[in-house]
Parts: sequence; C-alpha cells; structure tokens
Amino acid sequence: MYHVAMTKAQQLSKIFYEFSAWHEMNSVAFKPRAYQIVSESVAALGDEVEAVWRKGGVKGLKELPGVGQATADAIDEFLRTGHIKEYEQLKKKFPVDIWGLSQIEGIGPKHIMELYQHLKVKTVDDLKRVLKSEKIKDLPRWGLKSQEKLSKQLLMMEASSGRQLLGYVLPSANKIVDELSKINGVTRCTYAGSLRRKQETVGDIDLIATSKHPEKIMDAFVKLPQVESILVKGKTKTSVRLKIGIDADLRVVPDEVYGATLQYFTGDKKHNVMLRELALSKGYTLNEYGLFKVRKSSVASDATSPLTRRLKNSPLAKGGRGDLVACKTEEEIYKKLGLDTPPPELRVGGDEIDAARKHKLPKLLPYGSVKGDLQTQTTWSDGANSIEEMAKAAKAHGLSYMAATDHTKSLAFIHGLDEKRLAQQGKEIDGLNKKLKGFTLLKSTECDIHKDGSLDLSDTALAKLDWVGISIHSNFKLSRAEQTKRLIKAMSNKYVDCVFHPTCRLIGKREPIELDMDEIFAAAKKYNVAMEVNCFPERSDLRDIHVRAAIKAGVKLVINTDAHAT
DNA sequence: GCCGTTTTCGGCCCGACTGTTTTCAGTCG
Repeated sequence: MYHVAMTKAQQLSKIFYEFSAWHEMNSVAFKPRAYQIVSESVAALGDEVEAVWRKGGVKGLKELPGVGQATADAIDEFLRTGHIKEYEQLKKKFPVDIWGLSQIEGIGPKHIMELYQHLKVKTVDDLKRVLKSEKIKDLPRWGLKSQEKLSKQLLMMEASSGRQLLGYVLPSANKIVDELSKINGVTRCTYAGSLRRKQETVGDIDLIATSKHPEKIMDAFVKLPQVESILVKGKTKTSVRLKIGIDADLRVVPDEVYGATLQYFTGDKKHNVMLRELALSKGYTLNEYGLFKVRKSSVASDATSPLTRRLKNSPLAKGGRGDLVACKTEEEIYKKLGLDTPPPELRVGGDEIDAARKHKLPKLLPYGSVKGDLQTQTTWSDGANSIEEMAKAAKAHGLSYMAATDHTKSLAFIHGLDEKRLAQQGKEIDGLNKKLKGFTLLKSTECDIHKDGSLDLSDTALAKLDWVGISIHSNFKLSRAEQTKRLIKAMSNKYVDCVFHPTCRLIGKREPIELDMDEIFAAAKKYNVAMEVNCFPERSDLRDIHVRAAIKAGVKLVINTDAHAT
C-alpha cells in the first residue's frame, strides 16, 4: 500500500473534523454541524483551498459555502503559519487521536470521550490493547456484545481499502443490481449514493429495491456470493461487507415511494440537508418515504409522545407526519419545492439548489455524446493492443475517429517513439485508413514535455501530425512558478493542440503537480490549446473544479479514455 | 459557528438499527 503524506487540505479537513467532534462530545449545540460542513468543504476542494486563499485571502475563503469569519480566520492562520492556536490548545486539553479513532465504524465522539476518561485510550493502538484486557464491556452502557463488535470492526478496518475508484466499483455494482433484480418479489432495483452521482471515488455501494416482502429480499441479499459478512440486518435496511473490500447498503421500500427513496439515497448528505431545510421553510417535511405537508397540531407533541414516535417509525401509517404530497418520482418532489430536478452528478450541496430554483441548471453532456477518442496507447509504446485492434474496438463502441497517441522517446523504458518510428507508424495508419470504412485514424502523439518546457519531438515531426498532445511525466516536484512556466512554454509551440492529463494527479497515489491554473487557462485560450479531461479512473484529470474554471475561461476541453487496451 | 426572496438575530434535517435498556442514547448515512 502506497503511503502519501497528508496534504494541507487534508490536514485542515481533519482539524475541523476534530473541532466538530470535540463540540459533539461536550454536547455543544449546532457547532458540530458547522465545523463538519467546513471539514467536508475543505476535503472536497482539495488543493483548490490554497488557490482560493492565495487569490482572495480571508475574504475569498468566506465565499466558500459553510465558511464564516471564525473558520476562515482559522484556515488563514493554518496556511500562513502551519498551525492553529485554538487547535493546539484542544490537543493539550484532550490529547486524543479523535480523527483516527473516528475511522472505526461504530465509534463516535461520545464513545471516544468515554474511552479516554475511563480507560485513557488516546489512539487506535491504545484501543487494541484495552480490548485485549476486556475492560470495555464494564463501561456504563457497554456490554460484551459491544466489545466483541468493536474487535470485529478493528479487524475489518485493517482488511478494508477505504474508498475505491468509481470506474472499478461500477461493474461490481451493476452485477449486484442485476442479481437483486432477479430475486422473486423485487419490483425495481438500482444503485444510488455516490455511484449514481458518479463521484471520483465511492466509499460504499448504496442499493435500493422495491418490494412487498422486504424480509425475503434481505434474506436473499445476504446470501449473494459477493457478500463476505453481515454488518447490520433489519427489515428494511441491511448492510454487508463485500469480498471486494467495500460495504453495500440495501434499502427495501414499497414501490409507490421509489422516487422519494431514490432522492433520499442519492444524496449527497449536504444536498439533502439543504433540501429538507427548504421543505421545512415551505411547510413540508421530507424523508425517504415522501414529501409531507406538516400538520401544525402534530408538531408539538412529536418530540415527546412515545406513541407519536412509534407512528413516526412506521411513516406510511396515515397521520404519522402529515399528508403525503409527493413520493412517486424525484421530479415531482423537486417540483413541489419549486425546483427543477438537478442531475445526480450536480447534487453536491453547493449552488445547484439555487440554480434549480432559478431554472438555471447547467445542461450536462448526455451519456453517449462522445464521438471520438483523442488519446489512446497501442503496442507501438505501452499499450496492449495494435492500432487496428484499438480502432475496431473504438468503432464497435460507436466512435467515428481515434488518435493513436503513443509516448515519445524520453520514455525509453516503454519504447517511446522517436521521429523515425513515428514516421513508420504514420505509414501503418495511412494503410489502415484505406481499409477501415466509416472510421478515421489520426496521426498523433503524446509528446513528452522536458523539464525546461521543450518538447521531445522536433517541430518538423510534429508538423506532419493531425493531432499533437503534450504531457508531463517527470519532474513532478517543481515549484508552482517553475512548473507553470514549463507547461506554458510547451503550450506555446504552434503545433500543439492539447495538454493531456494537465495536473498529473493519481487519485490516492500522487498529488497534482503545482500549477497556477488561472495562468494555464489564460495561456490555453491565447495559444488555442485544448485541455484534456482524462477519464482513466485514477486520473480524472482535469477534475470537476478545473473543468468549470476552464469553461468559464473559454478554454476548449477534450474528453479522452487514455485507453491502453481494447 | 453559519446564514438570510419570510430573519443581521434566532433559528438550525430525518429516520433505521443496535445494544442495553424498559424508554433511549449513540451512530450512521
């Protein structure tokens, strides 16, 4: 397993998470959520936090959703000095690895507080030692079962790999949906959550099924061959650990409420909280069973009466929460709230609800829009298939053109092409273009960018190509100024059409190189150079934030697979 | 601590499951 040092954004996210948990431990109202939101915002932005801060300072930070004066000051202090005074004080008062312990499923702030107060547990290792001494079961409100469950969780955590890449989880999820759909009694089945939102990485697989006999579905679900162990099993909600190392949650509901459940479990959490707050302000309440008109008389008694609480637990019982207004489709729920329906990919709890209200949601490119592929590798360098095989596979996927963009000579260890072999490859492509009907192969390259910004192929060689992509494969650690200058110099070459995987990040393995993206996009516009959205799962480069910025700057984008095999 | 086409002050999302309890706190998503 690769170990990567924490980035500044990750450190900040962790700090705010610990502040949040600390307030939770002390039963402080509302602050936990405020800090939690900042923790998540910062994590989602990644190194963009620093870019925002560099450009706009504290004022710029305060523009970020959920970030106010106090948290903006804290971020500013951290980025200026490398630490936050208030956080250091917290650590002195409570020297516990809150974040580390929180990674254990079932351990939250209150438990962390108890474990420290009664057993002096500060770290995950401390917890392992204490577990061996079997003292945990004697804590108030703990018992043998909680102790055993905790031991099991710790073992499972060591075996788990955390979040996984979308492109690699999706096929497994599709297979499970197929198998669940075949179970007798299942009306509809689909995946929701981060998978449906098509996030770069997913932490678990959220599944929804509709049926009149939920218990039967649960019994069948836990017996699927993909299941390694059962974490939670109830009538309508079950969680399992899959053999591929991540969890899958299944919710079974009546078919009539499919839309509400789909909406609820697509999330993300922030989007849903914003939506439920909006619902409240309009006199509704929203849950996974539908949108309900709140009855004024029932609100006051709700919190206290056990009977009302039980009614709430069977929300379909008429009169539990109010009168049902919408539940069949997502669209009718959003419409009742005065909103257009945002595509799942946009439901991130940012500005999409505002845009939905103003009918200004951006139109996403529909799946199936891509007509060609302008980055692929073949056996000429490090690909697994010949140009002809790749071309035929591309055609079979409905594409009408493809560029064979093999690496260049600097990457000698994977047989990068020099000018002579590039010319030979050109002849092969001429031959194939005569042979292939309704499909065009482009002569091209993924030309390496040297440390000084010069290119790996001569201008005379580049001039003969249909499509020139350039990319960085070495010297990832240059300073922001040097790296930006290097890339812009390369982009200024008049034969260059596109920058491939501009930030060079590998999700979970390598941080992006340091670039001033504003300057890069300005140069892209000036030299009419496109930027790539590389869809290799661990790259996804440019990423979401940069794509938005590039579009805003008027820069052309190209979506490629960077496929190394058919 | 944050936020505002009902508010710059007074609000702040919702329900399932578990374990240890006899009515609920804690955790999770």
